[in-house]
This record gives sequence, structure tokens and C-alpha cells, in this order.
Amino acid sequence: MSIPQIGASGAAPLPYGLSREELVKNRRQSRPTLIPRGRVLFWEGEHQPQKIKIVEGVIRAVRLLENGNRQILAFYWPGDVVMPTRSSCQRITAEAVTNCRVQHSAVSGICQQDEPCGAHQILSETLALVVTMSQKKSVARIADFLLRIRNHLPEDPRRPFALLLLLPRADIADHLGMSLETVCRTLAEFKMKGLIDLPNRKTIRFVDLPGLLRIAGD
Amino acid sequence: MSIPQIGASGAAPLPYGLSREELVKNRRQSRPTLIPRGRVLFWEGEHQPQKIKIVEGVIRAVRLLENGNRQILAFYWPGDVVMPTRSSCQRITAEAVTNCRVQHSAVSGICQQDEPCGAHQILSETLALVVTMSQKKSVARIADFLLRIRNHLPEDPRRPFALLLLLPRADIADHLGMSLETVCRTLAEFKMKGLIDLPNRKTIRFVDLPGLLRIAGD
DNA sequence: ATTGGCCTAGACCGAACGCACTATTCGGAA
DNA sequence: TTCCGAATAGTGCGTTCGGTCTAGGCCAAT
Repeated sequence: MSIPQIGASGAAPLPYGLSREELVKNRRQSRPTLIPRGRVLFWEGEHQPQKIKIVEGVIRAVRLLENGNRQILAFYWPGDVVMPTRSSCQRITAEAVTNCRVQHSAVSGICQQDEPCGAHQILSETLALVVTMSQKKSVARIADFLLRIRNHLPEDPRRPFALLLLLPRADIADHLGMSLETVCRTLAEFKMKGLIDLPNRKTIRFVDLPGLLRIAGD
Repeated sequence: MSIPQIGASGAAPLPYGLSREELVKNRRQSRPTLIPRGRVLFWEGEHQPQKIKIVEGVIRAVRLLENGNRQILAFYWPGDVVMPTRSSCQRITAEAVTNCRVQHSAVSGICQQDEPCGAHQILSETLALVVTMSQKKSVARIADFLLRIRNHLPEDPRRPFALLLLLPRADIADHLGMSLETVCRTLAEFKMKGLIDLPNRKTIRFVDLPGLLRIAGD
């Protein structure tokens, strides 16, 4: 779900011509900010002039719907950088899935040659999502998703070889376009088949990667 | 499915510094080109430096998959302008659904402030698609789709109040993420309920717009 | 200990798929 | 034009997937 290839490097080079005030402000902003779980970083349609680097935690890019439902378009993980977009093109809301530490920093401009804007970032995710949703059954979707988030999950300090599954089931469901129950059922099925282990709700251990890969293939 | 608000105006202002040869070439390119049904305008990953204005016919933006399946992300209609993108970000293939007349013309640059690039264009479509696919049942999806394409369909010269449905059933299915059979069945159901009339395969008459709207609502 | 959020499980049921087959239309050749 | 084969469209039927509903369990925070 992440876009490691886009702007995943460190802070932006400072644009020339900033006043001292701006430089100070910039420096201050480059210190990590704490975001509590559930807090909105920016709203759909709102201008978000800076890029946001995630140091710790998970952010979700979400589309809120009239009927109260939502579609989660992407998750952003530590190391990912959420790029800004023109407000007229800001089509997503960003919320903290967990408590987060993030770094805001300035960009030299919206959508430069070397720094594609948030639209490219979210497009990449969304295209993959459309294809997955229209082509794969829910079992394959979940297997695929688990494999994709695997590299981003932190280790469980208390259980060797186990990872902390930071996302609640509802978020997985709202991302993959299925019901919470289907997510549960499928995870239980995977556990039964020995593909994964779920010592508890928040912990996952990947047991049979090739098996998952095969299921994810279709 | 179209993006009338983006760059739907005429030809681009000519960039300065073109040689006479280039000017001539440019002028020639601004004459309509004929594209036969099924022909590819540009491939995924291929750099497409010019914008393409559709004069007549329908273009589909498609993502080809390994297994031979495809996902149609958007249709472009007369008056729409397909904007270029950096080749690294060119994530779609464009094909002619019907015979087409198009006009190529230069743009001053990729993704300017006043001319968002193709990424924004396709993102807008794709976001709507994801939401539709994950939230609505197939009946609602088709009703919604019919209403959306209605304004773009040309009139049937032989039947009053009837429009030419230029898209084959398979294209509708591959766009909305359902099987060809479901499209057929649903259209038949709409006809039976008096929502639309289908004098023949290629012709549609919208009979009960409020009814369709209600179904599309969900 | 109690509450509330989140997760699990099973029963039930309708929507959509896939297959098999038929019908219609299109487009090129005679 | 007329014919024919291929492509496209339509339909009936059984099956399976996944949503909804319900009831209950686990666990952390109060």
C-alpha cells in the first residue's frame, strides 16, 4: 500500500529565498509531531501545502460518503511521504489509524518534475485497488493485502517472528470493499489452513508465504 | 465518465521557439485524424506528449492484465481532451471503441497549474469507480452508468428520442466490474420495468429517468 | 466488576457468476 | 444484392460467494 519509490527520501531541500522567520518555522515543523489515533491530518478539498513524512504509525487515505460509509484508498507507513496537491484536486481525507509521529516539511512547488504530487501517489494505489476489486475474490484480495502490508508491520516485541497487525478489521474491510465479517472469516480460514497464525487480535505471524502467494495470485 | 471541466477548450497556445517545420507539423496534427475501431492510441508506459481532443467516437482508457482480462477505467467522448502524462506515470492504454476522429495538439508542459495532467483526469474517474464498485450493487451501478453516459450519446437518426448506445456490452461489463451476462440481464430487467427501451442492440431510449435515478441512488 | 469497543462464529439468503445453448447482427465474399 | 461465418448478444439454470443478522466472547480502560 505504500509508495516507497516516490519521495521516500529525507526532508526536502530548502527552497531559496525563505525569510529567517520561514526558516525557523520550517525547522520547527521538521520536528516530529504527535498525532493521536483517529485524528484528521487534512480534509478532502482542504489545501495541504506541505508534505508529511510518517515516522511512526499508520495513516489512512479515506473518502467519506454521504451514507456514512467510507472507502479507504490507501495506507501510509513509516518512511512514506504524503505529498500535497492543489486543494481543488485534494480528493481524500487523511486520518491517523494509530497514534503517529509525523514530520511536516515544505515542498518547492506542487507537482514538480522531480516530485510528483499527491495525485500521482494516490492514483497508483487506486488503480491497483480497482483492478483487485474487480478481478479477485475476497480470499485472494485479503491474501494479497496481507503480503503487501507485511514489510511495513513492526515486530511484536513479546513474540518472536510475529508482527503487530496495526489495522483494525473494519479498516481492512473498508479498504478491500468487503464486510468486516468476511475479513474475520477469511483470516480464520487462513489460520485453520496453516497459512498464518493469529496469537491474538493484534498479532499476526506469517507461516506459509508461498501458500499465501498462491492464493493471492487468484 | 467524461471530464468536461478539464481542458475541454480548443487547441493549446503554440509554444514559442518552434521551427517552421514543427509549426507545419503542428498545424497538420491539428487536422482531425481518423482512428479505426479497436486501434490503440497509446500504450501504458509509453510517452504521449500531446493532448488528444476527441471530435467524434469513443475512446476507452484501459488497464491490461496478465491473465488477459482488462479493466476499463474511463470512456472519453466527443469534446473531451485526453491529457498527457510523464511516461513513468502513464498507467493506461487508450483504445478506440468505435471509429474516431481526433485532434492531436501540443501542450506547453506536463501538468501545469492551468492544465492538470492526465493523472488528475484519470484519478477523478478511478476514485468514482472504486467507490461505486465497493458500495453499489450491479443494478445500481448500471443505472448510474447509463445516466452518466446519456448526455454523450448521439441521437439515432432513424428513431426519434432514441440514442445510439455506442458501447458493446462487454465494455460496460469490463468497466463496471461485472460479467457480460449480468449487464445483459440487468438491461433486460430495466426494459421490462419500463425504465428504458431497447429497440435494438445499439439503440437505447431513456423512458423513466426518475426511476433510473432512484435505482442508481442505491 | 462493569462497560464499551472490537472481534468471532453460525445461520440464512439473495446477488452475481459460469456454463451451455440459442438468437441476432455484422461484415466480407461471391 | 445474397449468402455465410464470426462476433456479439440474450437467456435459463444451478452453484457459490459474500452480505446481513444475531448472539456471544475477549480485552482494555474506567
